[in-house]
Amino acid sequence: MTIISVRNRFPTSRPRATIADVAAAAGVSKATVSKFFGGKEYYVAAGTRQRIADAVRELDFQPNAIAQGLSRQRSDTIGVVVASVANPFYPELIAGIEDVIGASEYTLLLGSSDGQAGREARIVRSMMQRQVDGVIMASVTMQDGEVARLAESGLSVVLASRNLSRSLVDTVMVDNVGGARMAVAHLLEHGHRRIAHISGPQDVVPFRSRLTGFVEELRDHGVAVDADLIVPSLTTAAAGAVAAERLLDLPERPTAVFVANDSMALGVLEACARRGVRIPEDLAVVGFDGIWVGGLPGVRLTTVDSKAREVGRSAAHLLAARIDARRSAGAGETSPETRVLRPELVVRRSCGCGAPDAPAGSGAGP
Amino acid sequence: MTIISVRNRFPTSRPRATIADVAAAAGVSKATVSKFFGGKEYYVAAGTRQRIADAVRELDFQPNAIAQGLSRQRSDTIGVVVASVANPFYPELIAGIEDVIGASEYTLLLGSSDGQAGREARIVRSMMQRQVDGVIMASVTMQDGEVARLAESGLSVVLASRNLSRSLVDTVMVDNVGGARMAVAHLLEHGHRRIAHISGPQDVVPFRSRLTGFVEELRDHGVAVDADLIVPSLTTAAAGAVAAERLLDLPERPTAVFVANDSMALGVLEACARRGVRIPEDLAVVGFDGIWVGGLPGVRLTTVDSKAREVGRSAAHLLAARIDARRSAGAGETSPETRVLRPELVVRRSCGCGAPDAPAGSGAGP
DNA sequence: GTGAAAGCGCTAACAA
DNA sequence: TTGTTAGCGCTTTCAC
Repeated sequence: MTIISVRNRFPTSRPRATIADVAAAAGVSKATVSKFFGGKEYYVAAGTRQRIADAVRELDFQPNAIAQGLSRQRSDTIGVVVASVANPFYPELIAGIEDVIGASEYTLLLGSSDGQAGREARIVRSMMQRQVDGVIMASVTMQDGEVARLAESGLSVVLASRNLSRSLVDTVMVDNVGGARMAVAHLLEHGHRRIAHISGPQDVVPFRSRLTGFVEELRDHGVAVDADLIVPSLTTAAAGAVAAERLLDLPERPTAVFVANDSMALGVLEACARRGVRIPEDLAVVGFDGIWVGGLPGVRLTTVDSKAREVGRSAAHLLAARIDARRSAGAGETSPETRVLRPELVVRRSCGCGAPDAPAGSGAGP
Repeated sequence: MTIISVRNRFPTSRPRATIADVAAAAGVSKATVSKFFGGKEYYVAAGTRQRIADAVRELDFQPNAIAQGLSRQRSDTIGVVVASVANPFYPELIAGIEDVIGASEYTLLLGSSDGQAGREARIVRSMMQRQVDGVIMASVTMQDGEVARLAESGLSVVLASRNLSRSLVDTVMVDNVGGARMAVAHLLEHGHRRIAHISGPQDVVPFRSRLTGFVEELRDHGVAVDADLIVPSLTTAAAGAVAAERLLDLPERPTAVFVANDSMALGVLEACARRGVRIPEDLAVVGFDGIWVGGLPGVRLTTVDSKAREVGRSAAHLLAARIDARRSAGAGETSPETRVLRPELVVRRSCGCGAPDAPAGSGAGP
């Protein structure tokens, strides 16, 4: 690390102007200035308004959101908890949230939990202390009870993409069982009978559901479920690769594998590449999530799209509605709502389909 | 979108406990409770401390960070502005920031600017109003002057990965000219002479630098620079694909291309896949950034690693130091510091090297 | 060791 | 239409 260059100096800056400064400069009271900003400009005379506007510009006044928040008992901030921004699934979810929240006056407070219940709790607590108006949890590793307690404490909580075993708080997600069944059904259609499953952490409900779907679909087709072919894994690509090796080392290899998320599936591809196992000839692979990376030319991962962006949007709407309701209707009784979106099978090459070279996904920004 | 399920009801929750409640419950004054939390536990007697601790637990008291902030004149929050979380480059940068900030008491306020100067300004303003203690801008599309004014206004600002044409504020980045030269030099070594460049938006300094490096390296090797082979592009994969088509449509095609960032490079691969242009036989490709996706089995993009994570870490350290300095030393004079990291050429397959199938990158989380 | 009191910057009745 | 007066919940002298 090289240190280069040294140029001009930061000037000693005067403290930020407050509403009192503006009031003084405009020759009015603080209350009037406050009204000026309150949107209700109707209540302040044109002349006054002009003087205030001048003073504001003159002093470069910016209302202190912290003070506003304290006084108004709201922060116009919503918290978003994800497991890891490094997994492309979450950015897509976040983009969805921003689609709807970006237009409003809310700001996002983001926290990465790394999928650890402990960090999750710490993040949420910190958000509560910061008086967020609500929270969207896209990573729930916590116990049902803890989450429920959160909601009961008066915080508006919406779970996005991950649900609890019982429906205790508002939730938006895809039908994980159904999605898994679609994946397995497709593999069965390709003629596979020895189908493995790399499953995610079983303390996370959606991963349990995907496993359930896997098992059910096989059963429904009269295919015996071989326990050796179900290998649990952490959710990272690296872990997925390890799981894949386990499978490849089996005396009787599977001919196809349904992987519980795309990150792990990428790890599987990696492991196969290392071992010279051809996809899909030697091993057909289907993932789950629909991250854009899967659509890249050399990747072409067949997957179940879990509609991250839509889930994000829907969750944001739901949360906004909850916050509004809570504010107007007082702390009335409400029942938690669960929205279940339909996932979609995205057929590409890794399953054995001779998919055309369709365009890849997004990947914006410099 | 289906609506399912309806279960128990949110209980009418009582308002959060305040420090006054705790004080009352413990039979002490608010001041004492405050001291109890102030870390200076030394000043409160063991017995008192115990009673306060009990009351806190009893009431499930959580200090209101907003009120604290107002009183202490700091928010323990730092703002991070990125262009887009969808570009894997930024998550890596953010991870670096979290590496150092996560351990501290700071919380991140995140804003996505979409690479638009207008949104950028709006985001920063909103952050200032929220009294962030400092800001890391990983997306700077703003004019030099605007950024300088920000810094002058008393806000601690650190630019990460993007610099300004003049060094007006603290900055951490890689040597973009040097990085570009490495890429081009490598292509030249492969024997290419007709090398194209897909350049990013030229109002963004690092992209200008990469173009400069491209031109300089060619010149130094006595290779004429063909203006037709330099095509500007937006930074997305889609835009990169379009730029690639332009190149492929040229009467005399280039045999290699240096792409100013990896996202665009992925677009190039996409376009080539569509047109049946083989990489690297028909067209060698080198990108810039080092996003993990480039390491995937079917991708194997040769690129210049711009050390996103390290840049993030360094920027966070620098910012923290600035904030501390500002607080203790008062608003003394300081000179902006620029840290320039050395980029690194990551040789994979797209440049024509028969690179071994090395492991892919991260991609954590479920 | 502990408490009383005066803010931090803004909003929200209620008067005027 | 504008100003007065209390707070919002916490910290911070400065006495006791």
